[in-house]
Amino acid sequence: MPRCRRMGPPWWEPRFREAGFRLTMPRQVILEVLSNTEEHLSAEEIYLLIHKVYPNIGLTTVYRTLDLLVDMGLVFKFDFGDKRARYELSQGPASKKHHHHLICTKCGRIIDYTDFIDEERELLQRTEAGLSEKYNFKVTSHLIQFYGLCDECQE
Amino acid sequence: MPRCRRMGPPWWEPRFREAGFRLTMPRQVILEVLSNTEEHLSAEEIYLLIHKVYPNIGLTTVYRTLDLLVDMGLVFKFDFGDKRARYELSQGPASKKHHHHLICTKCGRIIDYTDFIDEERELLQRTEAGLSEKYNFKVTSHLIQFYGLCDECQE
DNA sequence: ATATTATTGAAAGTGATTTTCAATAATAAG
DNA sequence: CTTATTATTGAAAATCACTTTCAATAATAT
Ligand SMILES: [Mn+2]
Ligand SMILES: [Mn+2]
Ligand SMILES: [Zn+2]
Ligand SMILES: [Zn+2]
Repeated sequence: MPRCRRMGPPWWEPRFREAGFRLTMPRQVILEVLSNTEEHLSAEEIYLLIHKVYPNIGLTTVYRTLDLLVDMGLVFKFDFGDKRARYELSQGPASKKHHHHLICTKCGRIIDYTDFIDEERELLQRTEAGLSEKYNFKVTSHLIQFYGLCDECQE
Repeated sequence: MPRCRRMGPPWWEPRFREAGFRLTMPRQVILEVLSNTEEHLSAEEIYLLIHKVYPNIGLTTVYRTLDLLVDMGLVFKFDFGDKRARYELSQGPASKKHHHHLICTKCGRIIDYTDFIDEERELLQRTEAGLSEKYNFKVTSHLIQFYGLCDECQE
């Protein structure tokens, strides 16, 4: 599965060097999997995907690596209400812009949307400024999710 | 702890009658606890609070009751990133308005804020309408949280 | 009073995630 | 090129919030 369609070194390589972490095979493989999917994979799903090609990489390492990647800011970790955490590259060569999620509460489908992000960003900016002033709370990130029924689940 | 400061029957009583559920002692006690706290309690915290006065109410019942209350719409269930779910009355006699949360990623403090809710509501309305049109996704609820550092945690 | 149904709690089970720890790989030092 | 130092790994065991099971009890209907 981990198909490589670039030629140069991947964008995360310098991040590892700067941080002083070793860019090992399991780490590369996991990043490749995340680069080449549109889905929001769970740790176990990632493990199963890479296990077919690299049967020696353990589930523990997948969990540990994902934690590391989240800490480094390369990956976002989400809770979409099924019991497992789900992961997504925080940036990418293509199409991976800042976006939020629609979550179908019936079938679990996740839809990325980037619409209204601009107006949203403006409101968020004002809100964050106001919160900073009123509560002296320094916002570093936000989470916005919409729950409801997807196209197919409204009978 | 479950102090009662009203005289008439609590607002959730008709909700139980309408739904055909029995308003038993454990359920009343749990609702009282939630009415009289400003915090966002976990199931176990609720259990420990009521256990001092009602040692016969089990943790299982607390979990089950909270599930029921969430299903009935009387209680909101949140994930603030510590591993346990946290609960909050969805409405109340006083001060419990629609609000969102600031989460300090260092100390875990949760701050309710209602500021900017109006402008926010307007944006959400437009966003939901747009999402409905573009993805035919019917929004039923949303989640907005800000993460960052609280007053005391910015050294 | 008796049958029916809802609620409860102790104990056992679940399942995603973590921890432990000894083995191995990568880098630094000599 | 050794050898010491440090980082990374994976199997197995542990954790821990939450769920399930099931027999007992309480509430309501007949
Ligand atoms: Mn996404
Ligand atoms: Mn709140
Ligand atoms: Zn759906
Ligand atoms: Zn803080």
